[in-house]
Amino acid sequence: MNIYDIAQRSGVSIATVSRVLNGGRNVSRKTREKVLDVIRREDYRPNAFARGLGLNTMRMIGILCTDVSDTFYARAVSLVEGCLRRNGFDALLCCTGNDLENKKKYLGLLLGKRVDAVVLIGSAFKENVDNSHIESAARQVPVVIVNGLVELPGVYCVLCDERSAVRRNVRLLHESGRDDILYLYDTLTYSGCEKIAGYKAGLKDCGIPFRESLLVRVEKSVEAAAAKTAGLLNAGTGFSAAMASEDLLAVGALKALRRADRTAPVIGFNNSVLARCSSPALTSVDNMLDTLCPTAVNMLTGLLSGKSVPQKLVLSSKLVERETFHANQDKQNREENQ
Amino acid sequence: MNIYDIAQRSGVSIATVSRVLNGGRNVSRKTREKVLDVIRREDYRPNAFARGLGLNTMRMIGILCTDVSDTFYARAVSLVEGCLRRNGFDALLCCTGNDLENKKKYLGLLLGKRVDAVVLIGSAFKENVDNSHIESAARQVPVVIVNGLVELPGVYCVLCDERSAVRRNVRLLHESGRDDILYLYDTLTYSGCEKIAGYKAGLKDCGIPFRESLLVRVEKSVEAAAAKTAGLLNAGTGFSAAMASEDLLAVGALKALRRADRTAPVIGFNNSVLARCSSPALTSVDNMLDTLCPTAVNMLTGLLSGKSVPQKLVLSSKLVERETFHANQDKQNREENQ
DNA sequence: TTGAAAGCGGTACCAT
DNA sequence: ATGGTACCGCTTTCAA
Repeated sequence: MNIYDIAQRSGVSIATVSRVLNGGRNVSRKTREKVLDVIRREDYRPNAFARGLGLNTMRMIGILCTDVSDTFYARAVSLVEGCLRRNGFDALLCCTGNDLENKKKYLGLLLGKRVDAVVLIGSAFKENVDNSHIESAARQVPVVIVNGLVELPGVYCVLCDERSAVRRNVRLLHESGRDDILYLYDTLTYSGCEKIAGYKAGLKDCGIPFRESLLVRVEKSVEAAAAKTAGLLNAGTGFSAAMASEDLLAVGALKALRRADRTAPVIGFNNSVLARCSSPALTSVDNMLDTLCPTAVNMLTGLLSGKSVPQKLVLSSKLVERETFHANQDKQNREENQ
Repeated sequence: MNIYDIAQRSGVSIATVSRVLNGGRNVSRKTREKVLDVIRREDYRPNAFARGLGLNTMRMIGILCTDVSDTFYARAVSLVEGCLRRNGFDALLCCTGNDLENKKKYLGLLLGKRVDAVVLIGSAFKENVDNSHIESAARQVPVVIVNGLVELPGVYCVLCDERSAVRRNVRLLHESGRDDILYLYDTLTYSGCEKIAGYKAGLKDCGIPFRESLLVRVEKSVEAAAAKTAGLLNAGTGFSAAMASEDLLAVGALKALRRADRTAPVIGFNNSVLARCSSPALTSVDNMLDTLCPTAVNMLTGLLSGKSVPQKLVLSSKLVERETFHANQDKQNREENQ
């Protein structure tokens, strides 16, 4: 069933059917009704490929993501997909893992499918890495990055100031009397590097000397984080507070502390469901995904409709206090003890 | 840049370029090289829409999912997407939420994009619900359901025997001396109903009378589950063990128990990251997503290549024992105490 | 308001 | 081995 069939059955030309289909103004009420009747009767749907060929778009946006099974990325994908759909776009999802070659390959596949734009989520852009694939993608379609930064023409970034977030956390911990702050991280994405920079900046702010042994890289798993933290505790590497680049690792640290029957403030990152599920509930940094994602999609639709939008948009984060650390309370406690 | 440009620049016809592009056998080595040179030089990529129009496929599969931000569905989507890609398909992701009208609308949108098939993940198929949209979708393309059951022509289901899983859990708890078993659930999806049936069957097996007050529906959140469980504890509604339709709720129950300074076996469902993050780590039912998803994709590719595949494939689950319940140990303890 | 016809960019069949 | 060409199904311009 194609547009010719519909035209024939309604006794009009395909041009008229097309007009009806696309809400064209110049169709008489009678003709429109007649055509719509046939369309409904035959349950006709225009062929999206033919449409795409003519219009050079199928209104699809590629979402490139390292791993949707990660709770943080999953939430980002969910939000982005929802916003896109509300704007009449479909989402072509593509998970790359952390391998750069895969990222390149899959970005190519996405472009090959002629997506209108690409949204990059949590892709591991280490500093000084080869971003040529992103550069060349941006020459073809708008590229929007959620929570990452690549400063290239045609690449638009919406991100949260995570460096400041960690920096502030260090200060808060310092003010509550904790200077030996463990920091756990996993990957050196742009975001990952920023957080570490914030950690170091925070220490400097507070006049705390940086200790290599407290900046610890671990595999991305609760168990690994717990094991590493337990190792530190056993080795007597003292720390009086812990932070992590993401909730998962913070939960691991928390487990190790509890097992060692010790307690210390712990601050996670991402304010994910894990923070709420953890016992005690994890204080965590909300990096504003709920705002970041709609903003990113707005940018994208703006770009596609030819509007000019800022290349970089930075939001500030928010510390969500739960059981593992209360800034004011801890501070207060300390002052009372003095 | 299109196939005509490439043909012209390489001094051949578009037919030959097409052959080169599609690995056709009948091209001389020399010609092929020449054409490939031009293609590389111009960084030419064939237009996917034109290709789609001619072949009537763009090798895209629609994934319909209630909510990717849910850890369980996220993992399913991740697995399915990966398998699809390995089979040369792209995934068009579409999250519907729980609203039936949305499901219908979005399934229509997906079909409108002319996907080759549809994978349904965790869609809430309550029993006796209107599945006409699935039925009509199945008339157009193969429909594969992961962890759900709709018995209609053209609809293929890959699922885990969750009823038996819960039934067995009840028996294990009974054998460890617990007969007052709380069961928390949220939605009445097919899966949700099966689990409840398993709960009741398990009770019957063990000769435990069913108590309405122990079968509790809660909103899907840790806090809600914790609050409800705490309420039961306060009200003196005794229970000596808890189970839940998913880890999130089990974690909530666990929190309430801990806060009330009580302890009891708890068994979750889905064996998600939450189970490993929880303290104490949650014993949970693995419903075999790692097997279910590849199996579903295999079915799908089989169907698309005209093979005949079973309409229904059921896997058995696996209880992953962690800290909140050890079947044998608890049983042993009890026997020793006797 | 309506229709005819020219693309859009491929694939594949049929000659040569 | 290569080329010519019909065809896929729609949008859009131009004429009527």
